[in-house]
Amino acid sequence: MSGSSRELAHPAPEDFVLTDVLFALSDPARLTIARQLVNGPLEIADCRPADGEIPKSTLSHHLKTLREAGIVCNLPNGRRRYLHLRREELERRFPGLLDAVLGPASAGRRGKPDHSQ
Amino acid sequence: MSGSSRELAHPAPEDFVLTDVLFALSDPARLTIARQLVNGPLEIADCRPADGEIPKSTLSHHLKTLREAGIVCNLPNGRRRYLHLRREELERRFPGLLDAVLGPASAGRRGKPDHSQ
DNA sequence: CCAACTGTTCCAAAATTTTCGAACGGTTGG
DNA sequence: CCAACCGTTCGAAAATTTTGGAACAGTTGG
Repeated sequence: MSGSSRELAHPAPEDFVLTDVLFALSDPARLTIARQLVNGPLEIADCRPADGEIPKSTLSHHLKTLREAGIVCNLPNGRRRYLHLRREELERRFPGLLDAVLGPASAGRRGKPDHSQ
Repeated sequence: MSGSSRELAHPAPEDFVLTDVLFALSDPARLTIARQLVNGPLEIADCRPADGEIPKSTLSHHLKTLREAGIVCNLPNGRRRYLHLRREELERRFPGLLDAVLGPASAGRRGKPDHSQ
C-alpha cells in the first residue's frame, strides 16, 4: 500500500558538484531527457526518444548519471516511476544554470554540426 | 614582425554546440582555467595551476577542448600566446550560461565531495 | 497467487577521453 | 644567425564512459 518499491539515493543540494552537473548535461541524450522534464514530471517510459530505440539498461544508466548529479529525482510510483527536475534545489545551488541550459533548443551532438536553430 | 606564429582555428558563434560547451566546462582543470580568464586575458604560462605540475602537452589539450567549444580564444603573441574568454559571443549564443557557470567558486571534482563554499 | 510489467543492477565489451613524452615549428634575445 | 623558448601536434598507453544483454526485484492486474 505504501508507495515504496525501491528508493534510490539522491544527493542533497549542498552536495551537488558543478562539474558533475555540467557533465551530466553534456550528453545529448541526457540533455534531451532533462528538457522533456521542463513541463512537469514524466513516467520513465515516456522519456524515451522515438519508438523503443534505446535499450532500457542504457536509459537507466543515463538516468542514474542525471540523478547522481542532482538534476532529476526518480520516485517509485506503483510499478512505474516518476521522474522530475529538481528545479528549486538546482536554482538555489547554481542560480541561472538550469534556465541557461534548458532554455535553448540546441542540443546538438559532439563532433557533428548542429542545424536545429 | 607581423604577429603571426600559428593561427589556430576558432569556431564561429553560430557553430557553438551547447553539449560541447558543457562538456568542456565539466572538467575541473578546464573549468579552473576558464575561471582564471574572467578578469581578463592571460598568457598561457600564467594559466598553470601551481608550479609546473601539469605537463604542457596536457595543458595544451585542455586548451584545445576549450577552444573548439568556443569558450576561449587562443591568439599568438610573439613567441607566447594570449588566451581570453569569448564572453560576448557566448553570451549571445547561450545567454546567462557563462555567468551561471563561472560565477560560483565551486569547481569540485567528480567523485570527491566539494567543500569550497 | 502468479504471470506480466517496469526499471535497476551486474557484467563485460566497445568507444571515447585523458595523459604525457617526444618531436616539431614559429619567434626572438643576444 | 642560432640557441633557447613557448606551445602545438603526434602517438600510444591508461583511465573512464558508454552501451546493451541478462539477471534480478518490486508491483499489480486478473
